[in-house]
Amino acid sequence: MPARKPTINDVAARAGVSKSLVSLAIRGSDRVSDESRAAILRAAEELGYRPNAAARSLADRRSHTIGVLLHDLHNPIFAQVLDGVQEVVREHGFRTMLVTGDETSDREATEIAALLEFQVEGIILISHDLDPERALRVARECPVVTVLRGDISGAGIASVCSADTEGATLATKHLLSLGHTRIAHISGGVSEVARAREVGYRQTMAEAGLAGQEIVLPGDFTEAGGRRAALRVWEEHPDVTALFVANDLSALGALAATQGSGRSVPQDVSIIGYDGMSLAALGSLTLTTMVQPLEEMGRQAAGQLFAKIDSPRRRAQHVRIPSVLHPRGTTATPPSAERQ
Amino acid sequence: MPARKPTINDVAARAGVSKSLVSLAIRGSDRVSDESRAAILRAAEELGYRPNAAARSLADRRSHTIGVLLHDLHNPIFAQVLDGVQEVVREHGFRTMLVTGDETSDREATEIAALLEFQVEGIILISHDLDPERALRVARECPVVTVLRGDISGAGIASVCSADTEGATLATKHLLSLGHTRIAHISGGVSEVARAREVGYRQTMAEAGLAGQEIVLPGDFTEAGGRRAALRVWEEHPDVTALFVANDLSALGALAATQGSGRSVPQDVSIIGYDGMSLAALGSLTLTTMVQPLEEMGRQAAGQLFAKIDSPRRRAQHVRIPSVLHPRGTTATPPSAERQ
DNA sequence: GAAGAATGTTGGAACGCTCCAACATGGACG
DNA sequence: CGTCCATGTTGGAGCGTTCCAACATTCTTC
Repeated sequence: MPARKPTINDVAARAGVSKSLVSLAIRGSDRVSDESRAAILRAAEELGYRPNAAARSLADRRSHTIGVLLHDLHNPIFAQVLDGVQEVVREHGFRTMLVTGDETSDREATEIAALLEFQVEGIILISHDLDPERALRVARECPVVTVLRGDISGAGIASVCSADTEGATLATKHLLSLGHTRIAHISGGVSEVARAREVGYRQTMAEAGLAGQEIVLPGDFTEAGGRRAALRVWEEHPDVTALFVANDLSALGALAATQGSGRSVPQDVSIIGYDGMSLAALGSLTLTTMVQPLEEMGRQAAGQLFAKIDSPRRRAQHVRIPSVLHPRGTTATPPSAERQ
Repeated sequence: MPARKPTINDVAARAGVSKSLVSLAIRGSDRVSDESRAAILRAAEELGYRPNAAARSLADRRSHTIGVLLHDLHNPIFAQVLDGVQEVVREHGFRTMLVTGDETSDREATEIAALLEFQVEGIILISHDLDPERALRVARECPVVTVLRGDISGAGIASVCSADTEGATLATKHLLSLGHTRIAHISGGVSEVARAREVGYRQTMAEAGLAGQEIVLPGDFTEAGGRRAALRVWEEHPDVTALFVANDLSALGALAATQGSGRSVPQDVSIIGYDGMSLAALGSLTLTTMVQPLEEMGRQAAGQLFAKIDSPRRRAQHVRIPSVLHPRGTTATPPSAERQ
């Protein structure tokens, strides 16, 4: 006897009923007599029967699966969003199929293709920067929601993100209200989110009468990028007293570089980040940051997606969630040397 | 016309060939004339055809998919292992299906069941503590390799992990060689890995003539756990000068708590962790730790898995990879107050 | 006690693909 | 000029499920 996996037919034979009844019993239908059900479940148990998801989704024409593309597993904030997503997906009796994108947008395309071939019923794209054209092409094949990607609803795709410009405004105002005026910004590159945060910084500086005194250094949302950019700040603008960094991961890098340059935080330099990453409270210094409700954003995204799945004609919505300032250990009034 | 997804038959009709030929062409067979191939690919393109993975794996009886269970997405070390796994899996032309376990071992069981129903051809379990019985049950249904789980090969399951006891020995010796004698260990709980590391600590202390002076506080591999345990150390054993913490995440928590208690690191207290987590270099203080080659471990695990898939009769192997001491900013000689 | 409803149960037809045996077609070869 | 081989191509069977119409059987109801 070959070690073939038992099928529904094997179970049916052993339980002495038809395969149809087995199918019903396995799925918990109440149209099955207690007697049959018991016999079927016992037979299934004894044979070690396990439904074949491929056959099921083929016959059913439903995969009951949501695809999730996670841009980068290394930034813990994506994991937090995922938690929220999974919670809602499970509530709906669906499962998630997780793939990770990467530096190379080529691989990202491959991974998305894999999701589509699996007939996922919807896709959630969790990524800071995502080619809108690609997103659009995907959206033609199945419902899509983007998270942390900024507003993409113009293209007919639902999206969930934080109110980045407003958040950046609050962050900058926090520094201003502490008395800082020489405030540099380490940006997150050219993604829409990064730009929105930069805009908030620039606008607020201008409104505070500091037009022309903005200092923006290019970063890339990575820890190493934050480190490099901070080094450049201290080289080129040693009189800066505060740093608004585009995200927490970079802010941690900037923090390290700043302390490495002999400055103490927050006595000499204040640093504020953005994201609300759970590890930002590491060390004795906990990072002051703009906290986004990441799990909630994940939940919202999944909610949007199911709404779209249930009524495909639905208009794409863009959900913006405010971020909240969490003043912690890395911001303080500027050193007394600081002059108005 | 319904928006039904095009199938291989639609492509065949449009290209004026049989579905069999389309199947061959799509899979890149060389038994198809250039002419037919061109017509088929054009038709597929025009229709937006996408192969149905469910149908394919049903007909093929192969899913070309490896399942990966990641215990906890929040500890970045798992992401590092995953990188290595994915690299090898892709090389083999397979794809990975990623699911995340959780606190609740119930959900973990559900997720594993989902993988099996998808007919994955092998499973990699990345988790510190994993019910061996469960692993065993899974292993009866498909090839399994565990990573970071300690040696489980006795049960006929391949496993890859670091030489934990030896690593812990090196870590403890590092502290001893700096001159510390009052060294406490914050453990990782009851998992095999945690125990192996604890054993290394205890043995080394004993060998150093410090039998009876071991101090072990229970932790749980989380940051919060490290924090709590460190607080207890300072309360109950204020004269301790060095902490060997069972993993980096906990070590970061312990570091925070230690600094919070008014002690400075490494002047008053040395701290060494274990794992080699990429974020351990945060802040100006970079954590001294035992670095495991996490990506390499992922690669090895995937390699083992494919070996097992290719020849199922293969004996389960246990691969142990040595960890390497990376002395960084959190360890130093004990304060001069320290007496022999 | 016959008609109708409720309750269980069944076989066959899909689902979209791959595999296989079989079939054309057209040279090459003796 | 028939045979053999290489090259393309094809329809049908089968993968393990779900769905559906149809069928038994038992229970109501007048």
